[in-house]
Amino acid sequence: MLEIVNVVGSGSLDAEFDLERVAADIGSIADYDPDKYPGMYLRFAEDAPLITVYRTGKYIVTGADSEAEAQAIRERFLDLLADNGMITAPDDEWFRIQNFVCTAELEEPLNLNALAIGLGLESTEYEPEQFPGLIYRPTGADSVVLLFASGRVVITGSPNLDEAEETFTALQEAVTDLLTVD
DNA sequence: TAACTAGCTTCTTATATAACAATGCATG
DNA sequence: CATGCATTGTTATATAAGAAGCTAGTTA
Repeated sequence: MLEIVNVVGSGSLDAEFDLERVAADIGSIADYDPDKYPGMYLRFAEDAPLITVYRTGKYIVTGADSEAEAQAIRERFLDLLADNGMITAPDDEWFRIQNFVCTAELEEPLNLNALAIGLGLESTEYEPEQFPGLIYRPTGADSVVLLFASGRVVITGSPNLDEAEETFTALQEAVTDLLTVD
């Protein structure tokens, strides 16, 4: 079973922003420091997802734990802009989820050295002195998997939930096969 | 020398290691 | 009161994606 821990989405508004002015108008929920980074950060509450807004009208939502939450934050953001007269047509834009980050549990300890060979050295990277997880890039998938000795797994880079689920299912089967072989 | 490309910055999130800093508590 | 050990806390390491803007390097 997958648990979504982070959702990243991006959209584009048909408008140019003077971020200095926008940040001043919006107030304390906005954080803009162009010397540090060209984007303006916007967070509705302390633990709420982060919206990064750019001069060009493009924006990113990060830190949501479901697609619905990302969409809800996006709508709240558009309402805020509309209420302040910063945009006129809140609907003529696209918004798409770009990355789902999920965690899952294989429910048994993993021998990462054996798994690096079993899954294929050409599609895995395992350097425990650099990072304790094994990095697995299944061929033909956008998703990248991080496997840990505890049996916990992180699946990231998935453009949709179906792919994340398929990646995990395929991984479960591959791991099961490898365990029954030896 | 200009134009282009590639790589880095910022942020989010789980995962797990080591290395370090800072503090708590006990013993001499 | 000082020293030693333990615990807690922070940072680094790595992964993906979006974005703008800067720098460094290559090429014509």
